[in-house]
Amino acid sequence: MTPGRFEVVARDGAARAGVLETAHGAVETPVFMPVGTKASVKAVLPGELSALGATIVLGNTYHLYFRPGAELIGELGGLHRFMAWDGPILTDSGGFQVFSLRHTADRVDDEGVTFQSVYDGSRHRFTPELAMAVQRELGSDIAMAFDECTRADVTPEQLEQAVRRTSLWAQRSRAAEPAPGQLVFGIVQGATDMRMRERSAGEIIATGFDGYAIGGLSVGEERGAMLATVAATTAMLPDDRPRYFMGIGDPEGLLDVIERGVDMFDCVLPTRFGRTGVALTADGRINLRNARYSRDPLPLVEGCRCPACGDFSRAYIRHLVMQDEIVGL
RNA sequence: UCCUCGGUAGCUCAAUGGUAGAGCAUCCGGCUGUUAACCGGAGGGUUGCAGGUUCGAGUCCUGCCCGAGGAG
Repeated sequence: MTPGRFEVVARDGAARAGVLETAHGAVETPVFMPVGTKASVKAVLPGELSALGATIVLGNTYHLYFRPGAELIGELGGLHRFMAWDGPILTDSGGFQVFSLRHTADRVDDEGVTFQSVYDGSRHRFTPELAMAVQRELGSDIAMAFDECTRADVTPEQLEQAVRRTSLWAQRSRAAEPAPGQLVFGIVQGATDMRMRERSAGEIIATGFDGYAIGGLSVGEERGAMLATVAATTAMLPDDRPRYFMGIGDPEGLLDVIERGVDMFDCVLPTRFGRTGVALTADGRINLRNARYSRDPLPLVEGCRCPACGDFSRAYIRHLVMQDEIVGL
């Protein structure tokens, strides 16, 4: 096993199938990565994840830094042992929290971001150096560079600044010493602005990473613009390195980005839908909270033999969801 | 039998005599590198019943019904 080795084994247009080697095993791509922000894919045990076909999961630097703390996880043998997941783990750098928790960020400058912790309000300075040090301590197989993710309605000035900063932070992230065998991925920003994408991709590629992520999409922009941006951006990225679209999880979207040359993707959508009573089927979404399913004896998908469809009726699962029964999650 | 307290949305409860509200439940919607077992919206009332006082009563007065507690 040579961490970082990536082999493309088949192609169809821009789409490709490949194998990425990591310190905790090889991952076949295209691959969907379930999100386990706080060292747990919500309501799913590691063994269940494997049974579902998951081969690599996410953890989050920002959240694990605060709770329970990277040092504590390091003391207990690292993130893999801590969460009892032997396979590959990718940790997000906390860059997304610059966007999703922007109301708690009271200062963003070239040096880093000052957050007020969502856990206790205390102030903390996040820098590329800290994000990489935390990921090193966690011992993930793939660490993400610290970036600045912009919102969909970003102004041209703000976008330019975020792209510039993301490149600056990418260099500092790359300069940090990773954990043994740990890969580091760079992130391309630029929203749906092709010229900004081009500039960002050029600068991130020049810095040199084990893989390249496309960030700043699936944040509320129009679908057509998002797909055009993905197609254009993957074409700018090295053919021999894995490409990761950050934050897409609806079934149609996955096929759309695979078709445009993306190898990896992650999303909270499936686990969140699962917890809030929405089921994904080949015929579309089923909202089990709707009263029309209260007496429905059918499984979610007829003929499906997965644990949910094989044993339970829509009426029963609806009941569990409506009554907040733990197993419903 | 008497005394006290109470009866308001499906439930638990608010409302100086001045447009009857909230939480939960119900119904519907949303969710894309998780502050998310979360968030948003909507529907829902002869204020126990019958009278009275008042410009105006959920609120004050009288009677009755129902419930809880106490006394005997």
